[in-house]
Amino acid sequence: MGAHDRIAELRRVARERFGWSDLAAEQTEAMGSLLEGRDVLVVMPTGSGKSAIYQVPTVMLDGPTVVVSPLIALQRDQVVGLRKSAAPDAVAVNSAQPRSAVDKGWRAIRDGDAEYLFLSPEQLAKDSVVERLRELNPSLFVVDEAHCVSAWGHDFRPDYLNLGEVAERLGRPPVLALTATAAAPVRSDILEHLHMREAHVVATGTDRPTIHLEVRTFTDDPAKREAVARWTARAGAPGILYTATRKDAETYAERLRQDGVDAEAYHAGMKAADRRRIHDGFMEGAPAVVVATSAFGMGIDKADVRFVAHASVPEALDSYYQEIGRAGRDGEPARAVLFYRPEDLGLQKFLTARTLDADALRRVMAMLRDKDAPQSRGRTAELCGLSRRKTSELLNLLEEAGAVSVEGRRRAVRALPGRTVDEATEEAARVFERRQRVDRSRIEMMRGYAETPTCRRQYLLGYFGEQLDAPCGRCDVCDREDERPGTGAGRRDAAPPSGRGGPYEANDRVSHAEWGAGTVMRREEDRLVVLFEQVGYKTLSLTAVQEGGLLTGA
DNA sequence: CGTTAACCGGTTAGCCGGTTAACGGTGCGCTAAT
Repeated sequence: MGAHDRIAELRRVARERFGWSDLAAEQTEAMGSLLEGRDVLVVMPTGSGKSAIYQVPTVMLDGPTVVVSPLIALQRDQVVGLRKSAAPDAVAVNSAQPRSAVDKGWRAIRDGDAEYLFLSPEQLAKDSVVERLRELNPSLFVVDEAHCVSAWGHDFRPDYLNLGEVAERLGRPPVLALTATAAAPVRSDILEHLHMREAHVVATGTDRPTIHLEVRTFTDDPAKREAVARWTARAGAPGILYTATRKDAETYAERLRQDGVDAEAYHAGMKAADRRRIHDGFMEGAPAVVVATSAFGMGIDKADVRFVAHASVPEALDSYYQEIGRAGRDGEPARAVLFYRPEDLGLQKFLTARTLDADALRRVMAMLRDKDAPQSRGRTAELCGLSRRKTSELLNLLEEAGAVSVEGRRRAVRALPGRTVDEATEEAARVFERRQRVDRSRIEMMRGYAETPTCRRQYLLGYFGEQLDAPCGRCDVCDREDERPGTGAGRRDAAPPSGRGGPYEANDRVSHAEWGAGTVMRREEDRLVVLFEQVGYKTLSLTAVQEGGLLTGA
């Protein structure tokens, strides 16, 4: 079948089975690559039809599609959505369902009564699940919300990092990774850990032009709290107020209720039933305002959210953009306001700080060196007296350090020859430290956004590797420029500071004597933001770079 | 990293200033008690 016929066929299936009268060029491009057997990474805003990219080709391929989804609630919604349509049925396999429902789901997939199987990464960490799946010859391996690989895989949910191995054990069907936003380090994490090969990257612009960006800066904590409460009470609902702690979510919600706002708190410490009630209620319009920690987010596809405010900075622009991206999906104007106090970054430093248990790392490595035969992950945990999760985390580090390999159909772990236990643990510790440095630099980029004297949208998009050639005119910095007679328009018409023609441009590869190799992310009039592989994001003075010869082309 | 509540010593107040310890986010899957 030629490319033209294939697209016609995709359109026909989309229309007849899903009721979609049209497909965007990016969608058919990604679908076409999958049908050719290629891996595809899709970066497209929520609401632009990412799910369609695997749903339609599945109908044209033999064998079920495996979809890795991070939350059980999300799996449930997706299954319900597919059951309502004329498309093939879907099932989910997870711990929230009774055993009988799980068995029924497996049967439906085996008999071809269902074509989509939704699972968490933790399910795929079980040999029995992978074996069962392998016998069904899946035709696609999809990782939804793929930024979770990078955001959660390294510590919180280590099974995310083993999905690449899982895909191989399943006979290596084409891998599709889907996410709404992914900065450069997140993309490379996804490509690396999902073992994607020569992946076709389909990315539409991440900009959401109708969201107005604003930062309000405070030095005094009580003053900031008062301002947050007052602003939120007067802002046009529906809206979301994000807080850094559960306690803050509760206290702000209580304060807003006293001020007559229909507000509810939401965080992971609440009962599941309450969380669901508030989640569903917000979708329907009551409560009008949810005051939440980062637990509130994925799966909220509500069109008319008018504001997303942050009572405190999150740990990176990645999360910030995910969170404000929940505003204004109907295309109508919406606001993103960050209430910023530099001291609040301290909490984020604490929350992202990890300590490496060097002793446990050494024990794992020494044990593997002692064994002739590869060991399963479970057995490794047992022999070293560690939890399965911690063992996974340490093995992931050792694997990235090239000290262990994973092999065989059971994917057992084996120490690679040629290195002493000391050398291996030191290398793994270096991998760990590099990640810590990059995480800290991401916090600094968050600070940079809050403190930038230039257009916020240019800064934000630059972080995601996109150039906006002129100031946006829809952020607080641009608003202030406009208020100064004679400067506003002139500034915007001026030559773009990040434009072509200078010595350094976005995506240029450079090298620094101390920090090593990196990529230019963004150029301002007098500053350069470079993402270094070993130390993360650094902002350099362009003058110093040029006069001091700090960078060389790489 | 920064905030807060609890504590302590000094003198002998129903207190003040200083030190210290505790706390802070995201979900899966499983088990045990009801």
